[in-house]
Amino acid sequence: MKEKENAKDKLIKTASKLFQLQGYHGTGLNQILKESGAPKGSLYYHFPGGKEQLALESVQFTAQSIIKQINEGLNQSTDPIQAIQGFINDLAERFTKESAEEGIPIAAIALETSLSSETLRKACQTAYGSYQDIFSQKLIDAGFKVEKARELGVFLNALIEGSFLLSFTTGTNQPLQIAAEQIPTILKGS
Amino acid sequence: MKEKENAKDKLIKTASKLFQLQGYHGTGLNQILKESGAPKGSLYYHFPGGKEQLALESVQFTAQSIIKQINEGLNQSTDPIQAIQGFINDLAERFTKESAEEGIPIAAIALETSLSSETLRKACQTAYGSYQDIFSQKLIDAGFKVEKARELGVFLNALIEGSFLLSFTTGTNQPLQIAAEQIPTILKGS
DNA sequence: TAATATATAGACTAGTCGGTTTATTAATAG
DNA sequence: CTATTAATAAACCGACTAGTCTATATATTA
Repeated sequence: MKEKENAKDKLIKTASKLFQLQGYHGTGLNQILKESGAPKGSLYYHFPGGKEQLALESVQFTAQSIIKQINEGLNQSTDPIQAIQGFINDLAERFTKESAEEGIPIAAIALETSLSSETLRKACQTAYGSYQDIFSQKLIDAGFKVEKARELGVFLNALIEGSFLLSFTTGTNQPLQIAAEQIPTILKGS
Repeated sequence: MKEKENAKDKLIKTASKLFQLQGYHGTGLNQILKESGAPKGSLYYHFPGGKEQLALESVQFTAQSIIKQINEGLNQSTDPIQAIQGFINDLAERFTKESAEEGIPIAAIALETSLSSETLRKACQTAYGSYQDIFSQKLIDAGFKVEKARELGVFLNALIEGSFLLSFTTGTNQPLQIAAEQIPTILKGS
């Protein structure tokens, strides 16, 4: 039952990885083509919209993967404090400068293209919204007020993205660890 | 007393703005040249290291400006909670999608170049460290334990960067507002 | 087998990239 | 007034960019 990877999927996977590591403009189509093994003709057959369409589908692909990871992480505990803290600690553990085969999921694309491509901006916005909803729902289920839970969803999303950015820039997972540490304070105080 | 702007300063200012808005790879030298009015010969006279050197000095220039802003913001109140909350609220107020003549100070460069240019990575790391130190010092002055203050400095830096990223992506200042709102909870609980 | 989508293959183009080079102008010193 | 340095000006370069094009396989279906 060998998973016969088709060219389209390979392109999306390769592009997702490279966009995360090098950003949108820092990643050329030639590099994506070379690493995925697909020829240029295939790219424009599957993605007639060119680089932007490829980036759009890459963002959506990445978002789905992250959504799954958050869901799995938060299901580790019914207590939202423990669940969220554990999730961020998992991120911290998985993070090491050396094994940095992944960048920050979609932040680079969001930063680079928000002003130049409304399509990509919206895709990133949607992705972030999805992350926030998962956190919010976990808090609502635990008895938090809906409005408060929504705010905390945004807050947690921001905190994680920022901690990731700092970890990425400094090459240590300390910022993520510190973020995890503060979770009980934040959620208990609310 | 007209400030006669020399070509070097104009280049740094223009480059800083464009790198923030479009990222490192998304900003070409030609655009920087055109918007600053300087010719190409001048660029390589003042920055023999080329684009990377220009980006390095732009990051340092931007960092100095941000450091000043944080210092001024935090001096608005002796109470660290009020001071920091006020600072973030100021950021939120200043932020509007329309008047988005500025991007996120150095985040785009940090994300795009951390893996490809150790020079730029370190410059961003240094900048972030400076921000954190200001927050930490404010907390230490107010009686926080040194170790705790340091952690909170990193935490606040991460929170602000992440909130900025979300505000930038969504086009509203709501994420920054939410961050400001949570400051008392975070600092009182520590 | 013939006809028809589906997908691959890669040469090719026009334009832009960062960077180099040479020439010229402006400012300053002797 | 001349010699020297500081700075500007822009033509030019090879490499690379995203994207187009035509040709060729490879399935699928009749």
